[in-house]
Amino acid sequence: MSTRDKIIDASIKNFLIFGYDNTSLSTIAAEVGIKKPSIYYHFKNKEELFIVSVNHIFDSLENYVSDSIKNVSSSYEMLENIFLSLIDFNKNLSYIVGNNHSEPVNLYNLFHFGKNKYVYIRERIDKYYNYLRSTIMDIIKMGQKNKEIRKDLDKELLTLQIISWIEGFFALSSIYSYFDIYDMYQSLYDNMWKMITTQTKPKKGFFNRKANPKTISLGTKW
Amino acid sequence: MSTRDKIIDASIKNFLIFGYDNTSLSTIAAEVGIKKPSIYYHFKNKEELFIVSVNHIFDSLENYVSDSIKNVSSSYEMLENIFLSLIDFNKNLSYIVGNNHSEPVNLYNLFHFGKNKYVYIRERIDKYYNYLRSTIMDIIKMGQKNKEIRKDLDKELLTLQIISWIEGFFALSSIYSYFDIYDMYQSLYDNMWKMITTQTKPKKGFFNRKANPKTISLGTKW
DNA sequence: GTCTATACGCAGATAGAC
DNA sequence: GTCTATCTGCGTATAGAC
Repeated sequence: MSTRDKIIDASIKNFLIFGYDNTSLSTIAAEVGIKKPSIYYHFKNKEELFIVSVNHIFDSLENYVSDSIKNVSSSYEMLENIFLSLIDFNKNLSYIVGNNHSEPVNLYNLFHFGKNKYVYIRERIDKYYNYLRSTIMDIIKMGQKNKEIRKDLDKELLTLQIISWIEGFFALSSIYSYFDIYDMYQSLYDNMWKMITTQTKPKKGFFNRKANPKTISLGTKW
Repeated sequence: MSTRDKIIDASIKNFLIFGYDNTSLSTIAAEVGIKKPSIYYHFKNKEELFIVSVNHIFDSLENYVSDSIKNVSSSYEMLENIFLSLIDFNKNLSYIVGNNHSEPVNLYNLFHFGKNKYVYIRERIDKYYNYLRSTIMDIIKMGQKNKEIRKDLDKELLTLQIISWIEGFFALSSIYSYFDIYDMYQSLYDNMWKMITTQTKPKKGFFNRKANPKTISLGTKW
């Protein structure tokens, strides 16, 4: 692993734990095992380091989602797998930052900060949600065609709603002590499916879960 | 308006715009029209100022919600009014921070930061969500009794889901450029109601909206 | 209650040796 | 590529006069 990559890894970890402002280059350098000025050989400044870090997170996030729906075909399973892939991703981040999966990591805050500070990150965020939106919309279209999903719900709106819901689960889970998405995701998904499906009982598919979150790296570029 | 109150107002504004770390006491003092050391006469330190500010926001938030359901009776209207009261609240904050309602303010980030830093704020957040949860649960119970709301959805779970959804709408709206909760709230609510109701067409109630967000103060304690 | 003056620390960043 | 030494700026906070 190159020094550059080590710096990026340590940066991601620190940005996630402390946020941009409370992350200091001295700490990152110490974790990598170098001195602060050496960082400046690899990166122009803190801002560049931040942008590179956030970009890596997004690349990895998109990989998680697209991998999750490769080997399933029903809309029920695809939506569930997307949901699960996001949970896995967050669990992995929790593991990386060392909070033992106890609660989702503060991804949203980092994105929001980045969005307001750098146009490039705003665009990267939009690209990610555009991807998620078109992916989920295709699943819904398919589900409506197969009569798995209710046709009286507008597909554009339903897509945005599903994305919002999932974001909301993570958000609430990270601020409200009595709500734990890791405990409840199965009932949350079942309940959601009940609302959007035409079937009285969904046909429960059997599919492979990713085995052990701890062993999964953050993405191809890592 | 006392100097102390002016300081609190300016603090809330700055914390919302810049976050805790990037808010400087010099700026707050300048906006109030005093010098930095004078702040220390009214507050022990920056932390105390932060806690007081966040607490004011929560008191105000709870007032908005509880006021919104005072004069309506159906579960359809009550849920809609809660949703609308949160939108109004966020619009008012947007107005205060001066972004012209263009997007929701960064409330969630501030809460998350505060929660991790101070036990007191964690408890205050939990108290708020406990209040919201019990309020919405009562509405759902009533709706299920009146046959307005589906009985095959678990009321505990549905309550947490509705809260998550609303949080998610605000979250997504503040990071994804193509999603605007202020534009879409009516369709979002209609679609949500379609999913949780037993009726094919909801009886649309007529109720008073708060007239002009710009004229509403942030709460009784302000 | 509010001020001027100031202490102190730590951040990001650069110069230049090796 | 990495280091030591150092610059510069801004933050919170305090002392003490008025």
